[in-house]
Amino acid sequence: MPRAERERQMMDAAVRTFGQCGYRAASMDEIAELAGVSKPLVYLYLHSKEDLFTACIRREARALLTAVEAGVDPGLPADRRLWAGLTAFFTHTARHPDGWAVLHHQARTQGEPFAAEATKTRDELVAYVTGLIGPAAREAHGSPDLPDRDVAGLAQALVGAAESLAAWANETPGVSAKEAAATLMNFAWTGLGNLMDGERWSANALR
Amino acid sequence: MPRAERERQMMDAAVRTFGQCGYRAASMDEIAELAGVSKPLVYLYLHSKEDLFTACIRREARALLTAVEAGVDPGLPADRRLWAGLTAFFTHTARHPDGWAVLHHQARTQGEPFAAEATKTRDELVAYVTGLIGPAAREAHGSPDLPDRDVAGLAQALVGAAESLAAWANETPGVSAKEAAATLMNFAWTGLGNLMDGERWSANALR
Amino acid sequence: MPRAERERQMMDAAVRTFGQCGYRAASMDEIAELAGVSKPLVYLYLHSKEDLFTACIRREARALLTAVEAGVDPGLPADRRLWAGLTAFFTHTARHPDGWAVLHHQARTQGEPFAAEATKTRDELVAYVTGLIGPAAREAHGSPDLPDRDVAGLAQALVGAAESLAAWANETPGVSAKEAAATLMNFAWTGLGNLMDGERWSANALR
Amino acid sequence: MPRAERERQMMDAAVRTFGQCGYRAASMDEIAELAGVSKPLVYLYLHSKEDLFTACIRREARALLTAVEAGVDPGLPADRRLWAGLTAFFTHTARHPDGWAVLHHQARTQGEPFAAEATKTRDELVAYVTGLIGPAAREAHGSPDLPDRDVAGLAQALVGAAESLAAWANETPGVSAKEAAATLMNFAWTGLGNLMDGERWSANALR
DNA sequence: TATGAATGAGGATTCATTCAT
DNA sequence: AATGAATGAATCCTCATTCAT
Repeated sequence: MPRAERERQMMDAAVRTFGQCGYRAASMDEIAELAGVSKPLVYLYLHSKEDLFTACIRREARALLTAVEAGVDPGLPADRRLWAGLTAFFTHTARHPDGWAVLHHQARTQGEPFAAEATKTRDELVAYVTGLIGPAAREAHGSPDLPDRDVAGLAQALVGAAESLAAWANETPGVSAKEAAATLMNFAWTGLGNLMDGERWSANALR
Repeated sequence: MPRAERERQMMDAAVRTFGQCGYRAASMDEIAELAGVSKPLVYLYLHSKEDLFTACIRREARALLTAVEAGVDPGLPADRRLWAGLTAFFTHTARHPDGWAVLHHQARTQGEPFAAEATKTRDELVAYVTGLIGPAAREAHGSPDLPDRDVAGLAQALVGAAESLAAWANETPGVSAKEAAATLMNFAWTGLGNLMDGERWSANALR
Repeated sequence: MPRAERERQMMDAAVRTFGQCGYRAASMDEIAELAGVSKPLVYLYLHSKEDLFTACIRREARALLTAVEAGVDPGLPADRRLWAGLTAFFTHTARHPDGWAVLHHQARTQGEPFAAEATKTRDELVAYVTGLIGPAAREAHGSPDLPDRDVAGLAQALVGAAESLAAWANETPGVSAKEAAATLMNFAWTGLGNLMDGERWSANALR
Repeated sequence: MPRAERERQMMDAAVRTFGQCGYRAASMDEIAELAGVSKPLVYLYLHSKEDLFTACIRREARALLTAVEAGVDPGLPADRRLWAGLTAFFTHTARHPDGWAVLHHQARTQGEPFAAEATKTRDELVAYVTGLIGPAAREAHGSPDLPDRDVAGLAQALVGAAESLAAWANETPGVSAKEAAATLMNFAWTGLGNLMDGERWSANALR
């Protein structure tokens, strides 16, 4: 069997095991067995547990980002792009729960160097979302008065909400990717829309 | 030294260690040393690593929920209550980053029985938030036409966004609890406000 | 509470625990708890686990030997003396299963110095039995031609059979001490050979 | 080195260690060192201390039963069969004192599940002996009036006596297997009663 | 007389990793 | 390309024992 194929098998097994057990609890024995190969072969191809985990994070990160980007037609208006991106996101995470668990749960809880790797992916997502909603807001108004930092915070919140909803959608039977995306659009877009129209909730307004 | 105090010391050390290293990577040796006691004493008082971790989760969960509830004056209107709750939440998580890590990151990635414990806390939070935003929305309209499931989804998304922002606020220097709360209010309340007014973003509206 | 009484309580607890768990598996914690006292008190009175176990062996050995001797009237003929001794033996072991377990099972399997202590008891029993059957045989014949070594072997076998039957009688419901003694008399006194020829030793024949 | 051979080495070391120290006092370290391997290898092949001990009990039980059965020619008359069986028994226990200690002493004092395993062996032995002496007695008389329970008790006593004599023979220098067997035959076959009347069972009388 | 607090030492078990083939 | 054999190092946990009171 050619090396590339074998490597894929091993990574599949690793993602599944890491996703379900976590980095420390997963054992190389388990992974090798699930992959149907001997342990020395895993080491021959993937060098160490650390390397293997890193490779898993990278592969799943790439797959997620690719899926989101592939789901979005750059020619569409901002809200439809966001809708498409969210749908792609929820669809992918629903289809690859172990990969998503590796990225979202496991990588972030193992300290450096893994958390950094996961953060990189998240930052790419946030940047992508910022690119979606930031310019849109400004273009829509011709006004650049929405500070970058606010946009960054909003993108963070949006991505965070999306991550959280992904878990919710995966765990709640009968919640489809589309439904999760719609929930988030309801939540985010009406808010964003008004934000773009100049509305701003303010603690001061309370008094 | 009296037992109660020693136990507190041990739990502090445990929360710190579990929060930074994760359940598996944390070693009882490390915890005992950080607590300034011998390992057998840790076992005498807290029985096992599993029990210790569970005790940490419970203590931190109780502390967080208490902090949020204490920060909210039930006599205020809904938006101010939400604002107060979010501020209390971000303040607490900023002050107890290890406790928050235990709850949010570590407990949820260790499978049962820990995930269940963390989920319980989260569910309490979500229920609390649902209690804040659900009735408010209906009262505001005199109309009970906002389905429970939508409210649940919104509360999920809101808590998820808050959790995500907590990490962002902790990691980004210069972002205060108040600022994080404001960002989320901007994001959430304007959206919710409009939602309460009957607006609803819809994929169908796109065409 | 006076010291002697406390010591007895502790030894009772120790015999029970050692008898049921064995020397190594029994823990001082368990013994102290069963005795209803704190561990330091056990150490104050009985010094160490080793000392405690030795004390148990000695106490139970003395009790068994005393019971057997007390059951035998030295004025009777040999077969009746043997019958009485066996009955006393089986009665005592049935009444004190934990003490018997300590002597027969636990002490002998812990290597020196405990095995030696148990062997001493056994040797006293064998000597006692030798004293019962050896002279009797010679007197019966007026002939001293039964070598000492043979008698010793026979006494060994008899004691071994008795020990073995004690376990059997304890474990088999409905087997009384008398029945066990009768079985052994059948076996030992009459001999299988004669048994096959229809002879049967009987307790009733004694009167 | 092939696995089978390594396993045998480990079991040899384990039988020796368990036989001399007992189950609890024996340490896996000690066993591994005596076997000349590292501890993880012991675990890889034999899984746990419990499994290892059970495997030892089973191996030694099988060896003993096989030795006894191999020593008996089924075509011989009952007394010669008993003599042969006893000789084989004492020869085997003398040659494998540690195996015998594991079976007779250690396994029986460790509670379930080990005691059950040892009891199984003992029951097989008792059944075998019952098969030797029971039918013989009845055939010799043409009368089936010897109750089963009596035969069972006799077989118990005989096996118990044999077990006890095995220890005696092992510990007393100059007592051979044949001598131990002869003592027991004297005791069992002829009976003390007849022995006192001058009868003596003798191996030479067989021819 | 009696104990709450505390520990040094040791034991079972697991795991990432390598070597010889 | 692939593996059976093997281990150093660490981890969880227990226990006999003591000290200050």
